[in-house]
Amino acid sequence: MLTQLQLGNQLCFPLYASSRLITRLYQEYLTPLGLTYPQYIVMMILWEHAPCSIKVVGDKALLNTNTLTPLLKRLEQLGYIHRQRADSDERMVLIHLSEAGVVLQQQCSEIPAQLVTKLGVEPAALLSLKKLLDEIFPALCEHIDN
Amino acid sequence: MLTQLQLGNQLCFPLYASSRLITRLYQEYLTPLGLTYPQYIVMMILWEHAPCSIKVVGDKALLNTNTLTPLLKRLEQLGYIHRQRADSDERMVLIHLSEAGVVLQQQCSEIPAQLVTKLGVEPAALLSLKKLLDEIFPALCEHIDN
DNA sequence: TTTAATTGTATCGTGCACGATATAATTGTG
DNA sequence: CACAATTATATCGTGCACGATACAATTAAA
Repeated sequence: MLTQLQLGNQLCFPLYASSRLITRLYQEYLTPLGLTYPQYIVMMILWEHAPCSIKVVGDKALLNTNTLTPLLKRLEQLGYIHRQRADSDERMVLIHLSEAGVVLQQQCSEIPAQLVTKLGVEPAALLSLKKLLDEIFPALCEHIDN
Repeated sequence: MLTQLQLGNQLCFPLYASSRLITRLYQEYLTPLGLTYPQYIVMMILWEHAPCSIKVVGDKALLNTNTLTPLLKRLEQLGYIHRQRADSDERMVLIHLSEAGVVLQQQCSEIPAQLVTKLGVEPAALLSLKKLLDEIFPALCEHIDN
């Protein structure tokens, strides 16, 4: 038996599985708003930076246009954003928040806290987890060449 | 501005993004073997537990049959496994490793170590990350009702 | 100032994830 | 023994992810 290939000895698996499980937990709060988890991530970026180009959204979310273009079209259909070619540079599509998109931020404001409560893990553990991930994150980002 | 909805203050985003970036890093080593990352996860389970039912694989990988059935069919087409209805209980499909599947384990044996090197993060940091995730994992699992 | 390189977005194809549903085999109960 | 409940797997539909490719708008260079 190759111990280095046992699932229990891998970092990668708990990371992959935790990410999926957290996404599922979020879904419970997001589905009533018509949102998926990646859409929620994108909305968080837009609440902070809209109006901004798809490129900027992609840089923040680490997602390419082959994911973002259809995702943003769905957000537009939901009425949370609208898309508009920039006058200054017609290559760019600027994403604007609609009024519903602004209201949505209020509707989402309690989700993170509710999730922590529901999860029932000490906030301290979650904070150390975030600190560790933030520490490792830059190294991970160095290996992407978008 | 709702600070609780700023991406930088979220735990969920670095978790989601790290998981995807790690997957991408693995892909570099897996593509030459014809594997995707989820297929690699499943192969790790099979190296440890084959022959076993799809149910068992699903329990270990936290994946349902709607993901596993097609994934396992692809692994079979690749020649790494074969599927066989159990005689004792014809509801079950037993997954067996093929010879190529056994050889594959040797071919994958150095990947985890290579990845850590390539990543260039102190192994200690990765170890604490794994410890923390393992700590939080049970709480996450309580919220799934497969 | 043509032309080449770059940039921002879109499209295509494949493979997950996952909710919902279906179905056949087995088990449990009256 | 019937027959309802459970179990294991499969299928369908939608929405990510992401490699590969295409293309039009802009910029740089000869």
